[in-house]
Amino acid sequence: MSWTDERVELLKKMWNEGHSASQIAKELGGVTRNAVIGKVHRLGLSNRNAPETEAKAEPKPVVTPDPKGAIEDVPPVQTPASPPPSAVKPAQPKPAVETPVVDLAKAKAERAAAAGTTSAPEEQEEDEPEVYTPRAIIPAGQPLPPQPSANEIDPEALATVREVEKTARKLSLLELTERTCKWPIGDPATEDFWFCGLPVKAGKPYCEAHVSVAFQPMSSRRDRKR
DNA sequence: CCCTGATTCGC
DNA sequence: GCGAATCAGG
Repeated sequence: MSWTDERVELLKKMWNEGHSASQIAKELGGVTRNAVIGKVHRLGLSNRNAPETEAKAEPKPVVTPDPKGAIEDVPPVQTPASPPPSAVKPAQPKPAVETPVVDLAKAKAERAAAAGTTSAPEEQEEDEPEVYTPRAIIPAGQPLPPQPSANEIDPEALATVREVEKTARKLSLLELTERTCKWPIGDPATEDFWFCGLPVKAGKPYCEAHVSVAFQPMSSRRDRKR
């Protein structure tokens, strides 16, 4: 493949829209992210038309010339201290989901009942031999994350999910990628919170198990008993 | 490990 | 001009 005008244009567009080099390469096809990056540089738009997120190198400290004395060091130097006006999104407070409380006991029972169908729980946490683990106690405060309500999903799927969650990678928000399951587990208000992180089902934001509880056909959702 | 962009350098 | 290999970083 070569850099036709069309391709270059798409490259420019995507790059300026903030897509990563690999994403662009994927979109274009026939090229690697290296090729994209190389082209980006040759086109001289490595700066990605982003006004500025954080000035790192101070262009000119504008230090007083100091007429006579030797200017050995330009010590303190105040930092730019530029308040990023653009960044920061107000963190949408979710519409206070209620009823998220999952009946763990019930789930457990169901899991037991469904035993045999699911994989054998042979996993064993390798870390934390037997250390004193001061698990943060959930302060029964704000609404829990949108955990599936036990009585709203297929018991079988639920059981599977509970099982799968045992092997979750427990990733932090920053560790999520396009290929990691983004299903939240635990309470965001505590340390006891992480994301599933298992490999996603192609094209979906969640792993197989979580996709099954996240996406339900309307038919099965309708008239579910409370 | 996954990923990011930056740079180098032979082609 | 091109992009694989490499580097530096998260």
